[in-house]
Amino acid sequence: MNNIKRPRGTMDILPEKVRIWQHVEKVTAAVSEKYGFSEIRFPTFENLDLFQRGVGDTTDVVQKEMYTLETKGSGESRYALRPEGTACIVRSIIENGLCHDAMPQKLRYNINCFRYEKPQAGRYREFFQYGVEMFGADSPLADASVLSLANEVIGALGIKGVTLHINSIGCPDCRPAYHSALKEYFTAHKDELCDTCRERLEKNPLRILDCKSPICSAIADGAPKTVDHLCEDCASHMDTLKQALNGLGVVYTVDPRIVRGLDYYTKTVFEFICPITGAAQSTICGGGRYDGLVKELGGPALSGIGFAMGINRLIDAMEKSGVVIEDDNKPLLYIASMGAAASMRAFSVAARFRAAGKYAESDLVGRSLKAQMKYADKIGAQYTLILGDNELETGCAQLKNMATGEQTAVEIDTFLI
RNA sequence: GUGGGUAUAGCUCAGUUGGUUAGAGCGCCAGGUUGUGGCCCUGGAGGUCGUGGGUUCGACCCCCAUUACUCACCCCA
Repeated sequence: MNNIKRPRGTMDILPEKVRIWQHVEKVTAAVSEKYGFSEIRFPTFENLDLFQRGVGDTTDVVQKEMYTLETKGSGESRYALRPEGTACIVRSIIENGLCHDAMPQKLRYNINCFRYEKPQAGRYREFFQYGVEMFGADSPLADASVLSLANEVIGALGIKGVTLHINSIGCPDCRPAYHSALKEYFTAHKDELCDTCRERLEKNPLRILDCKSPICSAIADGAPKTVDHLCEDCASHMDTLKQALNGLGVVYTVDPRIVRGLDYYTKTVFEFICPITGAAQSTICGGGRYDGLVKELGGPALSGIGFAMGINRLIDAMEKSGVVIEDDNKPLLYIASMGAAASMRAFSVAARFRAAGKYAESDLVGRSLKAQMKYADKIGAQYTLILGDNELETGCAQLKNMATGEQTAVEIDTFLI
């Protein structure tokens, strides 16, 4: 009989690892709060249409990576496990009227997402994202503020060697012209491109820019750059953003290869890349502006900008940066005991300590005294108390400081540390 | 979806040209005399060698299939 195993691409997070996860949750929350981003929570699954319209019908995420569910009953509508958070939040602010509140509206989230992909380093079928979204702020300073937040989070987590790559992919006004310029350029090199890129030429020439094939990427080096084809509005947006980042001291490089694979992006797009993870998935944070999305999903014409970070990738990068999170939940006191009566007394001393808000343990498995001492040492107890027949008679016992070995006499039923 | 690698104890791994009782370290448990941790020593538990076939007198080892894990492509966090 085979044991049941966890589904492919999912993970168990064991107690030892949970420490670092909680740390990341704490840090991301604290830094976000400084920038005024409030937490929002929303369903794990949504109507399939939301992602088709929001993320984009032609993207891989929607086309082949979504977990869809048949609804019970009518079977008319279908659900999908969320593959990302942005579309969900946009749906939520429209549905709950948050887009009529004072702007900007600033929200953050910490969610699990699902994508049906072949798992590999830094990529899972159920994965976790921390992200923020800011709505109703058209100014490039909003972009700068979001980037600054991301930068600060990464720094606060102790991740080293990260570089910020930014680009502008323009808006519906200037993109068509750029697309045709790109297409023209790549068509001239059509025979040299790899198979997938030849397909992309028709479908989405933008994506050729971030092809990993050495040949394609060499060709892409000479391709027209988005930044040279921006309309007045997009160009000045980019300029102001750069100024603001310079002013903040946030280091970045303008990288024409950053294009992003989700349909909703406009103008600013960016990635924080951490090469020390060594994995092919070295993008630990990705995001950008999406000025058309709220309207696309039935809301008012409201601009938006945000990013998401893959928590797994963050943690991987932290570990590779040498960050260690200690287990700080060590017992203050371990009460060792010999015999049934002493064991019961130890149990009540532990209860008394907990009632006083302190972490105490007593023997629950019937170990020998020596084994109890070993166990106390193993779990990191600061103090131990030993209870036997003598102590029960006198009501006094020796309290031992495990670090120094010093012992002091205490009254069993009244002492506190 | 495509391709490469791996699969032996809870963990990290050995296992000699296929030869009979499958090993180590760590961890766990118990001891090292009568009531005390960290170091050291001794002992113990724990594996149908991923699964199913095949070759062979004989398979952890060779062959085929299958599954899982892993890495890369695609795409993304």
